[in-house]
Amino acid sequence: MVPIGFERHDHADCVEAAIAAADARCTENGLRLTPIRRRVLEILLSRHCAIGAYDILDILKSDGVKAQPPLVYRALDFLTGHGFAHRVERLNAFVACAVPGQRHAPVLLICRTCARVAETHAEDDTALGRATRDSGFVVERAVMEAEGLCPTCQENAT
Amino acid sequence: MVPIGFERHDHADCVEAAIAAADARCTENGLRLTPIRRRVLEILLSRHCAIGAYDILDILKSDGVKAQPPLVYRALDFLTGHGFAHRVERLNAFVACAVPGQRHAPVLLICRTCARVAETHAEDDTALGRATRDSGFVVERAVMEAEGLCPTCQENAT
DNA sequence: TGTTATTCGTTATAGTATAACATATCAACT
DNA sequence: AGTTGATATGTTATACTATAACGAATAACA
Repeated sequence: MVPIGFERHDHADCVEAAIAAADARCTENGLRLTPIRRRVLEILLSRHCAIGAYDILDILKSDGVKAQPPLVYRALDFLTGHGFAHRVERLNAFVACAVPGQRHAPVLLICRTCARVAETHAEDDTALGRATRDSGFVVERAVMEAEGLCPTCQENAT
Repeated sequence: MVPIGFERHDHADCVEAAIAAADARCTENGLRLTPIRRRVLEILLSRHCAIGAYDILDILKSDGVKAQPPLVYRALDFLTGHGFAHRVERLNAFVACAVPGQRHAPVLLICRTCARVAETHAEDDTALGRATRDSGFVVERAVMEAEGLCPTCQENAT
């Protein structure tokens, strides 16, 4: 499984496809991808990086929107709640989901140098699976986050 | 692998053993378990729950210490940095390590009802392992956190 | 005992998130 | 089209989490 986010790709396509997918999925499920939610998703998609809520707020303001923190947090709640984005717990920040449209426990690879975040996911992670089975703990939400160096930054460090 | 934290146990023993182990390991490695660091560790050990830095601060104050936030954060930096405690990213809070003395990627099981946190760990987690191998990402630090219901709270919910 | 490194005390401030309530918009039905 | 109930947004204020910066105290060791 190759994680999504570090490799070169046509990013305009990447954004466009994600927005279209989100649109389709919202229509399908009776969700409302309002202008603000859509714009916040666009901002998240614009980079494969975690972006803080207040950075998003600044971008909205520079768009000319008279925005306050709750506006951003509400949009982020919607996006994370419906799987269009993930919260990066390690950074208190957010990143667009790279594989929307399926419930999954995200596995985020966070590069500490370039700040890019790649995503893969675990259908049945063994560590969590074992712990759950043996303990009777019922997992409702799981995240895995690894901090380290992405391939590009390893090369540059050499 | 049964996670540590949910099952019944002699908690006084549990705390005492952990403190003794920390003491020994500090002596061994030339680390200084100063009174404040020791006290913060005791506070963390007192419950198998995540505790916020400011809650710890309040407890220190009620001890009669004239404490400010940096005092607590420094102690927590020491404890997490040397593996005596973990940061619970999901909660912006901290918990004593249940298996100190070995480098490990903690797997935390967080009960959303009783707030207890159990810990197990992953020597070689498959999801992270796969992602790492295939992508060339070098993991320096990894956390796994699952939120859900512990066995006790499941029973009570029934 | 002097020197250096580490830890602690203190003030101030930065960064992240939510409560609460008023207003507006949407969706669906009459 | 008008009413109604649900959902989303605007706005103010505030709570919670974390760190920068700098000086004083203490420990470790030559």
